[in-house]
Amino acid sequence: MLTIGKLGEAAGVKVPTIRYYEQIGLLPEPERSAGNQRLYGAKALDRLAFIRHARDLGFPLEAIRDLLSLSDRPDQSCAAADIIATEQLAAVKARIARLTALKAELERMITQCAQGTIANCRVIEVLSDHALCADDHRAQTGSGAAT
Amino acid sequence: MLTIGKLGEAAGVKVPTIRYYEQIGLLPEPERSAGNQRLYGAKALDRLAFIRHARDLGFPLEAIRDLLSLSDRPDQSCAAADIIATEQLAAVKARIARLTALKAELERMITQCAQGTIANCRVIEVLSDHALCADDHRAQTGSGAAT
DNA sequence: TCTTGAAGCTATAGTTGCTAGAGACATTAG
DNA sequence: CTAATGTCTCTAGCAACTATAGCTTCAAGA
Repeated sequence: MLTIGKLGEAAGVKVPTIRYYEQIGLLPEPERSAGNQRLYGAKALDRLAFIRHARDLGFPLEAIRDLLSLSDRPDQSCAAADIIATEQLAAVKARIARLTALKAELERMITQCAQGTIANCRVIEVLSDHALCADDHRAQTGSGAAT
Repeated sequence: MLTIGKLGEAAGVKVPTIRYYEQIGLLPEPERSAGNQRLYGAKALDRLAFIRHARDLGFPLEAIRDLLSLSDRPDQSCAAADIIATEQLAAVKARIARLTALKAELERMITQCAQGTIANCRVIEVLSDHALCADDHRAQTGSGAAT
């Protein structure tokens, strides 16, 4: 049995975060010791590691909640999990594309910036010019979406 | 002169967001019409476009604030802007690596998930297994850091 | 056995970057 | 002139935590 601190250490999650996950129902309420302290088993560690990794990879908590609910009922079809994964894949691809473009811009900025003053440096210029950006944001003006 | 709505439309930013940026000091207080409505010129549009793009690219508002303060004093050395850009470049590279790993996992999940039930699907498994992940989070267990 | 310091408990409030609503005034198209 | 839209301020809410306060429990050493 692990205390909350040990669990957090093992999964790479901070203690208050674990309590937060419990509070919002992502983790079940664990056993308690005689002195009212939380005690976790191996299952809890798996579940927390799952959450941690999914978070790292950009899944919002709601998607994680869905995935966990699927894993809690493993007799169901995989289709639902597949849909979630597919949606996330699209988001991930888009993010990679964006970031790759940014990387190029930043590298260019840094190279051009190497000497001289801001007056002849393009850092700001590059970032205020619509023409130089991936500009996929033109399309999605209305929605926050993405996350 | 643009009203706040037109400005938002031109820059791809929602109206309340513009007011929020003004509130936190990223945008200067604009002129007002006789009826107290905000009126913006071309400069404001540039500045807002800059913020929008930098946000799109993952710069936190504080970094943007720094960059803007630099652009407000263009006679200075470019070194400071360079440092900010270099820091961001490192962060961007790390994110790309993470996301690329995720992409591989998701693709694998989806392929394996194509038929069958969750019982023989690895969606959950893949994400709870430490061995299969990029595991850079093992190292940074203690600190939020990383910006 | 006692004690001391770390770790745990609950509860509340703060963070970032917005977004949404209420209720009132301004502007503009017909 | 009127009606519809846009804008104004202000407050509250969202996700996903993080930090603080003030207390209790636990493990280990003297």
